[in-house]
Order: sequence, then structure tokens, then C-alpha cells
Amino acid sequence: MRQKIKQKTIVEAARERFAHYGYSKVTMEEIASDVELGKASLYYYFPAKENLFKAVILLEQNELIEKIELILKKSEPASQKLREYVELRMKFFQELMNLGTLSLHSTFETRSIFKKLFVDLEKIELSLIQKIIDEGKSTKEFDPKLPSGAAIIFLHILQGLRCRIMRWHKGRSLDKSTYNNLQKEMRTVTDLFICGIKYK
Amino acid sequence: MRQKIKQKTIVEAARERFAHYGYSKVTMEEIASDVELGKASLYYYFPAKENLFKAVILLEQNELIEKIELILKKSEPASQKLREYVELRMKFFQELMNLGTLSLHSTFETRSIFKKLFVDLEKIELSLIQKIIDEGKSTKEFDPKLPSGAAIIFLHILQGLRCRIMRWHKGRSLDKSTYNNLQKEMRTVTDLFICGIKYK
DNA sequence: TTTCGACTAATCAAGTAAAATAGTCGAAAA
DNA sequence: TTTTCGACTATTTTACTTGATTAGTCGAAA
Repeated sequence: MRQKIKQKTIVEAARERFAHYGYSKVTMEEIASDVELGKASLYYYFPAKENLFKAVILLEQNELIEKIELILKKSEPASQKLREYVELRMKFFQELMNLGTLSLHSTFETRSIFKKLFVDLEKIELSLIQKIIDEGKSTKEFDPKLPSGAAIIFLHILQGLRCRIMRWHKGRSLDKSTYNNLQKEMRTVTDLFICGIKYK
Repeated sequence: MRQKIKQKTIVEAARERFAHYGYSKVTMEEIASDVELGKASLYYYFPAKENLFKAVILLEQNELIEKIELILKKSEPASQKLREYVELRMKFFQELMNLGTLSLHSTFETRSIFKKLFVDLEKIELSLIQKIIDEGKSTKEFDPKLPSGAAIIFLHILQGLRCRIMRWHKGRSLDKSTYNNLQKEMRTVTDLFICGIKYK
């Protein structure tokens, strides 16, 4: 129990550092001294830098998933839930950008440990989107005879739009106006999608 | 006149090479000997390797644009034109992948000479899509009071989907099954989009 | 006007040594 | 038993060198 608390402290300190300087610019010694430990002690809690980073990402991801699940529980139209999901996801994307995670994409596309993290998140997100769509189907808000690929298409469209932005801003974090444009675009796309699957 | 012909010969030889080996793996000497010239003579026609590469891309782009314009001229529903545009664009994407152009994106994102090429193409494509949509509006096939951003959104969605694929296959050319999946996805997205802007 | 041989300049690949940092271990403190 | 850390090793990164490849130039000749 005591250990869990310490680990959380460490992960939060690490998150701060990573968010500010990016993965490679942060040393284990810095993180250790942030939480007033020797470097060797830090290794007692996290056997490798990658593990610590993974823990930070996992923390962020879990916060996202929890928030999405809260939306799922609300009693409002499925289309509204979809819109709120998009807003949340957008915010999460911005956080990852600041974390310098995404500039590392090139690095950890090969490193299967990180790749897995994002593939897993994708799966969870997909199932959550699927739930929203299914709900919409059952309330006849969406067309009940929708092809089963609708959720994955939507996921991929959003991924694609983020991808486009990352290509131009590779590594560097988003400025306000880019963020706003992307947000606007995502909203329009969402409306378009909803319109496309709505029951007529 | 004579010069133009020679230039075209060179560009076509260069295209072959680039398509097979990618930009950086091809030397000017190889291209020169392909067209039975000395290297120095090749430089008489193209003052730099970049210029030659640019000419190759420009050739491809112009071929694409011409084909799109042919579609525009057809007498068929706007929605059908949009679908045919997507198919063409998909094929073009595959060609660029094989050309090794896209693996260079990192290189020439900074090099403004190449960036401009693609920004220009984007503008032209956008206006062509816009034309299709406008036509659909005037025939009441699409909703005439569509927001003006519809074309750009569609463009960005397609770009995004391609971007996603490139991220996984960075550099390497597309295998058949990936290509087919992407194609299928693009078709679905197009249908979705058409559905979203159709007049009800 | 077009070609090319012989040149220079820039770039790239491979190697290397030094410095920074990830990661280990055993002993001691709590 | 759990947690800490000083002092260690191993790995990675960085900055630099060098040899070789290749881009690009120039003047002369066809």
C-alpha cells in the first residue's frame, strides 16, 4: 500500500518533467531528486525508464477512459455523447503532444512495449464508440441497419485528422490557433458522421 | 523544342529509377547513363537533382489533375464523380509511395521547394472537389445550403486516412492487403460523406 | 547548342573516443 | 522485511574525424 502511494508520487513527478521537456531530455536522476530519492532508489520502484514512462502514459489513458465512461452513463442522446467523446479525445491529444509522447512515435513504433499501449487504447476506444453507436441504434436515433464498420471508420477519421496535424507540427506542441482549427474541424466531421448514420 | 523532348526523356528515365529505388538511392550518374548522357550533360538540362525530382513529381501531379478534369466533364451525378475522384487519388497515392516520395516527407517538409509543390496540389484538388460539390448543389443532388467548408473537410479526411497508413508503413511501399483495406475504407468514408451532404 | 572530361565542394557512412546517463549490487538504515 | 543509497558497470549519446561517394562546376571541344 505504502509502495503504491510512493509510486504514484513518482509517476506524477515524472509526468511533470516529461510534459515539460519530453522523454529523452529528462534523466532518471532529475526525477529521483524531484521526489527526494537517490537514483538507485528510484530504480527500486521502476526497473527501467521505459516502465516509468509507460506508467505515465497509462495514467493519462486511464483518466481518459474513465471520463469517457462517465459520458456513457449520462442520459442524453447518443449523438450528444459522441460529440462529448470527441471533445475529450481532442483534449487528450493535446496533452500527449505536450508530453512529447508523439514525437517519440518514431522511436516506439518499433519498441513493441509502447506500440502495444496505444493499440490497446485504440481497442478500448473502439469498443466505447461502438457502445455509443449501438445505443443510438437501439433507441432508433441511428439507423439500426448500419454496417458494423461504422465505429472503426469514425475512429480512423479522427486518428487521421490528428495524424495530419502531427505531420506538420512534428514534435512541437500545438499553438492555440492550430488547436482551435483542429477542434472546429473535428466538430464538423462529427456532425457529418452523425448526419450520415442518423435514422431517416 | 528539341530540348523539351530531351527533358521529357530524362524525366521519364528518372521516374523509373526513383520509383524503383527511391530518391536518395539514385545517383545523377545513373540517370545520365540511362539516357546515354554524361553526368555533366544531365546538369545542362537540370541544374540540380532536386529540380529533376520536382519535374518528376510535377509530371505525376499533372497527370492526376488531367484525369480528374476528365471526370469533371462527364455527365453523371456529382456523387459518382466524387467516388471516381477518390479512386484516382488513391491510385496516385500508391504511386507516390512507390516513388519513395513520401518517405522523404520529413526531408522536404523543411525544404520549401517541395512543400510548395504539395501545397499547390492541395489547392488545385480543393478547387476541383469544390466544383463537384457546387455542381451537386446546383442540381439539388446535394443540399444547396451546405457550409462552405465541406470540400476542405473532405479533403482533410482523405489526407488523414492516408497519413495514418503512412505512419505505420513509413517509407516502405504498400502491400496489397493494406492497399485494399485503405481503399475499402475510403469508399465507405466517401459514401458517408455523400450521405451527409445529400439533399433530403 | 549540346556534350563531356576533369575538376571542386558538399554530403554521407563508418569509426572512435569521451561524456552522459541508464541500470546493478551489496551493504546499511528504517 | 522493506526501503534507501553510494559506488560501481554497461549502454547510449554526442561530437568529432576521416575516407569515400556523389552533387554540382567549368572550360574546351564537337
